[in-house]
Formats: sequence, C-alpha cells, structure tokens
Amino acid sequence: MLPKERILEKTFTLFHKQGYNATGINQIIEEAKVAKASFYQHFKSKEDLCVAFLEQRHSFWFEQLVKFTADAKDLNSKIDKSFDFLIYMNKKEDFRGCSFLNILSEIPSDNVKILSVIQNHKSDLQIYFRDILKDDLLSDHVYLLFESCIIESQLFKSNKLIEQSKKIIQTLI
Amino acid sequence: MLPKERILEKTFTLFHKQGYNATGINQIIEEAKVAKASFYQHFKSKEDLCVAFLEQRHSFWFEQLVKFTADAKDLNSKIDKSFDFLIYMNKKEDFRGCSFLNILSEIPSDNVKILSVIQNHKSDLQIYFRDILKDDLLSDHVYLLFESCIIESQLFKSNKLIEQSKKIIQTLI
DNA sequence: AAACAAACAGACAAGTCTGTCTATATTTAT
DNA sequence: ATAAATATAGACAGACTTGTCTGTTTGTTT
Repeated sequence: MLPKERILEKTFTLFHKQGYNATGINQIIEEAKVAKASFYQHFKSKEDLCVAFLEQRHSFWFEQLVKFTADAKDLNSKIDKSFDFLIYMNKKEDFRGCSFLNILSEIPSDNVKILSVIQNHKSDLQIYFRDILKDDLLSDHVYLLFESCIIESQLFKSNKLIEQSKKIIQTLI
Repeated sequence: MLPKERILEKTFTLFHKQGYNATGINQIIEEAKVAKASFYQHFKSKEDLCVAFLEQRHSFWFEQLVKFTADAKDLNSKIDKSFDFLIYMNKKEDFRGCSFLNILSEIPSDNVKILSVIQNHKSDLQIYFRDILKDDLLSDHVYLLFESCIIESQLFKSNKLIEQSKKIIQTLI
C-alpha cells in the first residue's frame, strides 16, 4: 500500500472520530507510518488534506446509502430505508454525526474552499431526495427532517428522533 | 464594570463569532483588559468558561425568542414568528448558526460536562414547541424542522429553507 | 491610618501545532 | 547498471496553546 493511500486511510478514521482540529498531522503520519516530508509531497497543507478527506467521505457515504436502500421496491420504503441508514451508521460509527457538519463548525466561516465542498455534499443529498420524490416542497421537507435526525442523534446519542421522523413521514407521503 | 463581567462580555461575542477552539484565553483577556491571574481567579479553566458562556447564551437566546414572538395572538402565528426569529438572528449574527451545535462539534464526544449543557438547551427548545402545540408528534416535527433550519441557513448562508419550512408548516397545522 | 482583598503586568513552563529542511535510503525506469 | 524519482528519519523554526507564578498596585473596609 502506497504512502498516500495509507495517509488517506488513517485520515478517514481519525478526522471522523476526533474531528479536524483535534487531529494533528503528526498523529496521522505516525499511525500511517509515513515520513513528514512524504506527507507534504502529496498534500500541500492540512487544508488540502481536509478537502481530500471530504471528497473521499462524500463518495463513501453516498455509496453506502445507495447500497443500503437498493432493495427498496417503492418510493415509500426507499425513504424509510434512508432513515434506517442513519440508525445503521449511528451504530457503526458510535453517534459521531456528520463529518461535513462537524467540520463546518470547526472552520472559520470565510474558508470558501472547504465550505463549498460541504455545500456540494449537502446539495447532492437534497437532489437525492428530489429524485426520489419528484416534488420540491416534499423533498425539501424530508431533507430537512433527515438533516436534523443526524444532528439530534449525535447530540442525544439516541435514535429516538429518527424513529419519530419515520412516523412523521408516514403521515406525509 | 467588573473584570468578571468584562470577561463574560468578550467571551460572549468571541466564542460565538470565532468558535471555541479558535478563541484563546489570551485574546479574551487582552480584549477584556483583564490580567491573566484575574481570569483564573474567576474561572478555573477554559472549559469552565465555556459552561458559563453556554449558560449565558441560553438565557440570552430564549429571552430574545420569547420577546420576538410575544405579540403573536394565535398558535399558528406563534410558530411562524419563531421561524422569523431565525431570519432575524441570521441577519443580526451573520449566519453563524447555533453556538451550542457549533461547540458540540468542537468538543471531544466524552466531554459530559459541556455536552449536558448543550442537551439541556435543546431539550428546553423541544419543550418550548411542546408547550405551544400540545402534541408530541407535531411539536417534535416542528422542532426538527426548526433545528435543520438553523443548520442549513448557516451552511448555505441563506434563509431560503426557513421560508420553505414556513410553507411546510402551513400545511401541517 | 492600617490591613486585607482584588486586580494588575508579565514572565515562564510545558506542551501543542504546522510546515521546512537536510541527509540518507530505497525503489523504479530507462 | 546508471540515473531519476520517491520514501525515509528526524531535527528544527516559529508560532501558538493553557495554566502557574511572582511581585506590584489599586481599592475597600475596618
């Protein structure tokens, strides 16, 4: 496995687990067993690594979501399974929430480079629901519930409001 | 004005504007014109200051919300005005979002002291909607929309999804 | 006026961080 | 095999962090 791959692999777990600011370059290169000079050959800065991380996380997350909801036959169960995906991820990742929203809170608000990667990710999620539901108001509605489900389950370390949202959506569609 | 008050006043703006980790004790005491030894006489650690900040922010925020929605005559306009409050705050505070959720993303997930202050704040918000709407499912529904409105307007620096939520809620009540 | 408490300035410890550098070693390609 | 690219270890700069400490000055209360 190449150094760059080892860096990205370690970054993937550490940034998500500890957050951006709490994870130092030194920890990453130590655990990835890569020299510091090698690190800076592949990534010109920590910010650069952050962008690479978010792009990787974007692909990973959507792949998992699509896979998880693949066997849903109708529109209704597709949405339902999407919320089950959150429960699945909470268990898998111990209620650490959304890397994108977490990093949003960690960067200064004028960091356009990172901000736009986060915005793109969430726009794609909005589109995901729009493609399923074919209705702007309804899909935004579901998107907003989905987003708060991520936040609230991270905050209270509980899936309670996800279950509540599933009930709510039953009354909508 | 006493040193402790000057500290809290500066902390109030700096923590909200720059975030918790990006704001150092040194900056706070310098701008508050307080000696470092004096600071540590009033607050035993930065974490201690963070709790004091969040408690102050909690009072401030709810006071503002109650005042803003005070003249709403019926249930429907009370909710509507609550969402208008978000637009008002976004303008006033330049889309910096929720201090509680921002700090949630900045602290390690095992910091129970700070976490519980954040949880209490959000529980009170949940109760706020429950008291207005007297219906668990509906109030949770509105609470979840409200929460995502805060997040999304911070992310996209736009009130668009707040307006969208107001439309959505018209169809619910 | 004397005594006590509180605030002051600012040096300092001990650690963190990102990013640069030198110099050596290993791998890959021609 | 020779040359070029890539990886290594690790010292180092320079700036930051929180928190402690000493010693001085101000203000209040008795």
